[in-house]
Amino acid sequence: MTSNRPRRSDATRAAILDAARERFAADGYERATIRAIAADAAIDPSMVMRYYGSKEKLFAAAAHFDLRLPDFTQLPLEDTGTLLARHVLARWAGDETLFALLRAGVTNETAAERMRSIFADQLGPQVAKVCPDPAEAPVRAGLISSQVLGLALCRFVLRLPPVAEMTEDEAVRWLGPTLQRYLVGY
Amino acid sequence: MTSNRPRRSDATRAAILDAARERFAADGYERATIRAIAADAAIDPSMVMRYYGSKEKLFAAAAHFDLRLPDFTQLPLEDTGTLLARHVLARWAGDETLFALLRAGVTNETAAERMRSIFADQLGPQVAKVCPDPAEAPVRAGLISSQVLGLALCRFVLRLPPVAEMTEDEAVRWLGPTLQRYLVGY
DNA sequence: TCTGTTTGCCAACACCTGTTGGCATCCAGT
DNA sequence: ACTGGATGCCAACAGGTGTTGGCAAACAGA
Repeated sequence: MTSNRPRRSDATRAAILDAARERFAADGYERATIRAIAADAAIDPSMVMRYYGSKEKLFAAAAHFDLRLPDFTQLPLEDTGTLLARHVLARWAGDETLFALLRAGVTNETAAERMRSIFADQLGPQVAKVCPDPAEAPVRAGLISSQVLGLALCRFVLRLPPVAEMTEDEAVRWLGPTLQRYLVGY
Repeated sequence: MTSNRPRRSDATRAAILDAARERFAADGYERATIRAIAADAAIDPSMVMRYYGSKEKLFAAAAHFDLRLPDFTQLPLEDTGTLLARHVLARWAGDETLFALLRAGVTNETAAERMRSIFADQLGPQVAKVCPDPAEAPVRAGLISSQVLGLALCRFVLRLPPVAEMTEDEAVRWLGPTLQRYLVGY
């Protein structure tokens, strides 16, 4: 059994996870210290260790992410690229977990593996449903990942001015056709 | 005067820079330690400090990069996207400095600023020469950056299997039309 | 009310970090 | 041959890191 009845420390556990996500997202894996995370959660650093075992395991626990992709087969085929662009950008803005994964994934193998699995297991199957040849789905999903992650990198992490200052609509207008081509074009 | 006559320690200085680039590229900014860099260069850590002052200044000295873009006006306009894709991927493979900038840029502000200036000062002006309205050049250059950096991120850093295993030709075939559209299309 | 477990904090460990100062050694210019 | 600076290494500092063990208080079940 993994699910037990509620414990008295559940609030603390949740506070640690929240603080961890925030710190990992803002500072990356190595600069986010257990002491800082504990301070944010207003508890002692040793509690983090007791409840999560190690920094690495804490990250693994904090970095679960679901893209919540819609079912591509229910979408008008010619708008899929644009809708996908809009969905992903919105999803990105609403949850800092993806920031944490992006910032940490560059130097931490656990984070990189998590990132890979998100785009392989969540995006890949949806792409397979609509692309011309299902055998191409992994490559197409990879290309989509590259454009989406690249925009997030430039917009939120590196803060390239023209990309960072772009409105979300503008970004969607540019990315839409690109993703559409990666989905079903050649 | 910044250029003096050759010093006896020039070889050491160069060895430090080489080792620094390699470590920053492989490990990112915080995990690349001065001690490790010094060990690679087969000298004492204190020499790094004497010759470069601090870790931050060492990075700044090691992370100069020139994209060596061709003159876009000399290229056939309809092939510019593909040629640009090919050039950038080749440039990426031939110099680990860009890796260092990408890995470090995620957590280090100096590296991020350097990255911004590369794509603004080197790519921007070339884009301005060929895009329909020069006022759009920064945005177009930013979009190109996002796709190029995104591919590098997925291919070399996160190692998304389908992107990492793609041949360079295949990557160029996919990116070419995207960059072409970001350059001159709508 | 007694008892065992949970929750929390404190203090400390062992290690690693960037960084500094001192002391030999080598070399170039006279 | 002598001297002053350049080159290099060693040892150490001060501060920060993940992590651990012990002890007090709070709680839950009897």
